This record gives sequence, C-alpha cells and structure tokens, in this order.
Amino acid sequence: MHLSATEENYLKVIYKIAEREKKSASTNTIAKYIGTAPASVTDMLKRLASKQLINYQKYRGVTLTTSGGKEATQLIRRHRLWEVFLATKLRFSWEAVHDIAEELEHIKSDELVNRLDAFLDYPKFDPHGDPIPNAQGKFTLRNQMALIDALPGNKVVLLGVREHETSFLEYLNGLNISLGTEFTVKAFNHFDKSMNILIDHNRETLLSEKVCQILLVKKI
Amino acid sequence: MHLSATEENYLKVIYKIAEREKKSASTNTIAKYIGTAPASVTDMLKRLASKQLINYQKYRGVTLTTSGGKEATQLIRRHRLWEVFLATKLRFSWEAVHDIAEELEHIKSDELVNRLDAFLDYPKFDPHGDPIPNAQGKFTLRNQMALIDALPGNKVVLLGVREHETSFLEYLNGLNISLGTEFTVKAFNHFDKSMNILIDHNRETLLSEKVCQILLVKKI
DNA sequence: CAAAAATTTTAGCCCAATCTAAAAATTAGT
DNA sequence: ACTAATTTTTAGATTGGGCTAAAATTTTTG
Repeated sequence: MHLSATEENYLKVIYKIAEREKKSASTNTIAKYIGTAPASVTDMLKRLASKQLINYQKYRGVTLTTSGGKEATQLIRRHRLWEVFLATKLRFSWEAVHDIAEELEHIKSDELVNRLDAFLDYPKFDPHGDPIPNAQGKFTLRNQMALIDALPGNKVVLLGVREHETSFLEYLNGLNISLGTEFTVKAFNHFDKSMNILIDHNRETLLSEKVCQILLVKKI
Repeated sequence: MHLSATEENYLKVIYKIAEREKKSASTNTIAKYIGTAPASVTDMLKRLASKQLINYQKYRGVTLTTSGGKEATQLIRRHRLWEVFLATKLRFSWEAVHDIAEELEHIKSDELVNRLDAFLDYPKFDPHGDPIPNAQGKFTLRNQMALIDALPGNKVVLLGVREHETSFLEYLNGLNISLGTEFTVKAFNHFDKSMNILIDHNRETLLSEKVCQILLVKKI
C-alpha cells in the first residue's frame, strides 16, 4: 500500500484520538489535530475509506480498520525510534526531538527502520516514556516495563522476569527480591547503566544493567 | 526560502548536469534525469526562475543562480552525510545507501544536519568517494582526500599530512614515506580500519586507521 | 418535541506537479 | 539557405490536497 505522508498523518491522528478518547474520531476533532478545515477532512476520509484503511459512515465518525491500524502502528514505531536516535545519538534535548521525528517518520523502508532499531539496541520506550512497538506492531505494555526504563524517583513493583535460569532466580532470592517487591529508583549510572535501588523502602543496593533489563515492573 | 522536495530535486539535477557536462542544462536532459516529460520541466523552470533560483531564457537552457547553487550544495551535503550514516552506522552496503539518502536529504533542519555531521566525525567523503561540502558549502577537493577514503586497488600519491608532530613525521621517515611517495591500496581491514599498502610499488606494510586519516593523497 | 445550535457534507473553486498533443523555435543536413 | 529533424514551449486536462460558502444532518435545549 503506497500512502502519502498526508494520508499517514490522518491515520496517526485517528489512532491517537481513538487511544485518548476511547471512541471513534469525529471530523471536527481530526480537523483540529491536523489543522485543516473540516471539509478537507471529509474529503480525506472518503479517500482513506476507499483504500479500506478506515471504517467510515457519513456523520458517524471513523475508526481504523485492521490494515489502517497496522499502518498507524508502524508510523508510531518509526517516529519513536527516530526520537530515540535524535536524543541519544545526536544529543537533541528531549523537547526538540518531536518536530524532526515528525518528518523522519515518513521515510518508509522496513530495512531502514529495522537496522535503526538494532543500532539503537531495540529500545522499548522513547524519550517521552511512550512505548515503541516492535517490528510486529506489539507494544511493550506501559504498565509492564523493564526496570532499566524507569527514571530516578520512580516507585515500581516487580511484576515478572524475562529470564528463568535457576542461577538467576537464586541470585534474586539472595537479594530477597520476589514478585511484588517494591523498588524506588535512586540513581541511574550512565557509565555502566547500573542503577541504585532502594528495595522495600529500607535496603539500598546496586543492580547491574543486565539485571535491570530482566526485571519487569509497573509504576506505583 | 521554502522549497518543496520536487523543486530541490530539480536544482540538484541542474547542478549535476552543469558539473558533469560543463554547460547549461537543457530541458530534455533535465527531463531524462528527473524522469518526467519535457513539458513538465518547462513549467518547473518557470517556477524556479520566478524564485530567482535559476537563470532561464526560453529555448536557451538554464544555469543556477548563486542562491540556487547554495540550495543545491546544501542538498548534496545532506545526501552525502546520510549516506555516510547509513553505511557506517547502520551497516548498509554502499550500493544500497543512495535510494534511502534520496529521501532523507529533503529533511531540512540545519541543526539536524550539523549534529549529524558532528556525530559522524565530520566526514569529508561519502561511501562512493564523493566529497561532502561543509556547512559553508565548501568542498574538500577531490584530488586531496585522506588515504583512509581510498578504495582497495586505488593508486595514490602523498600530497600532504594533517598532523605535524615531530614524532609522527619521524615515524613516516622510518617507513621511508614522504611527499610524492606512491601507494597502492591492497586491502582495507574492517575490524580495525587499518589498511594494507604497497609503497613505491615494492614494499608492503600495514598502516593504522589513525595514520590513514592523516595522510592526504590524490588518485593517480 | 420542535427549534436552535453544532457538526458534517456537498459544491465549486484553487494550486502544485504532472501528463499528452500540437505549435513554435532552434539546429542540422544537403 | 532551405528544408527536415530535433528540441522546447504552449494549451488544455488530470490528480492530490486544500479552501470557502452553503446545504444537510445530528444533537442539544427550552
């Protein structure tokens, strides 16, 4: 499916409205997001419907079809990966990345986006903390993120682990860490990506990057 | 000046034709490069002329004005920097980079391109060996490139060095290398970017990446 | 529940960038 | 130096994406 940057933007906006307002997107709401006249939106909705990207009935608002949803998800993936690139590699401030990523996201080459993903070491969250869908369009749940993605000051609770080696589980036992244990992130050490953690509000310890990658937590 | 990607492409093509054929670009030649009908080219030439980007008289071909030349040079800068990024950071093959760079080059943010330049460590040549203009639009002369940018099989002659430490010059003396010495590049070793070099057609040696960055050569 | 308000769509227009067909200008050949 | 061939431009149409003004539909409210 060959979509123009404009068509992609409409899909992204419809996706975001649905996510935020939990209902179908109205013509006026879309117009406000995109910054065009409502009449222009109606035209575009007809075009997107004819390409089977949205479900559209006059006066009734729109929802994304399965294929429209896939396009929107891939666009969001590209946007957020470029944001990570701009922030971590080019050292842009996290407020500055959005506008440039807005342009970069429309460059469509699966090869490009997948290599970028690998180059960035498969980040799960963008600099704003929003989750990055993987190549299959799956999001890491916001309420189940790796500890490494938590920020200093965050309080989190352990929900799961990505590693089931006995030796690793024994290591956790040794630290008295188990599902439901609560952490407070005290500091993130850039030089080796280790973290200083306050466990159960009374024991402080240092966890290596590897361990922080494995622990799946939820903010509390 | 707000130029569309299409307008930029026309300027780039006119620049390239002028460079390659050393004369003004004709409507038909431009049409072949861009892949459009000559009539479409005529329309666009009128538009570019009205923006003072080209010198255009009916039936007489076109040349870039000063401001048109600046736009073209900046576009080439962006294109070649992205090519370096794709080849060196994302490990694309050097044949694959062109098409993707063709899209990336149209993202206009001086901040972006300058930070990218710095991130790539101010490369002077793209993966095809073409020179990259700096932020002021100045090209490194093609006949004075770093040895590191030469390709296996190239024969070159030493024209200068970028480093004037006594210890370094003594090192060169020890290898019997001086201005005018001729090299043949035998191999480039990706793992440490060192090069196997045949000096004066009779002595083979290994030069480290650092040394190859310092030696300024010209193809012969 | 009917009238007023708000939303959405239609109708008709514009601009950028393209096309084809035909006319005009330039260049080349004898 | 004419005529033929080539190149370039004009004329008129098309498509995508946008606009305004007016008509149609839905929603709100007295």
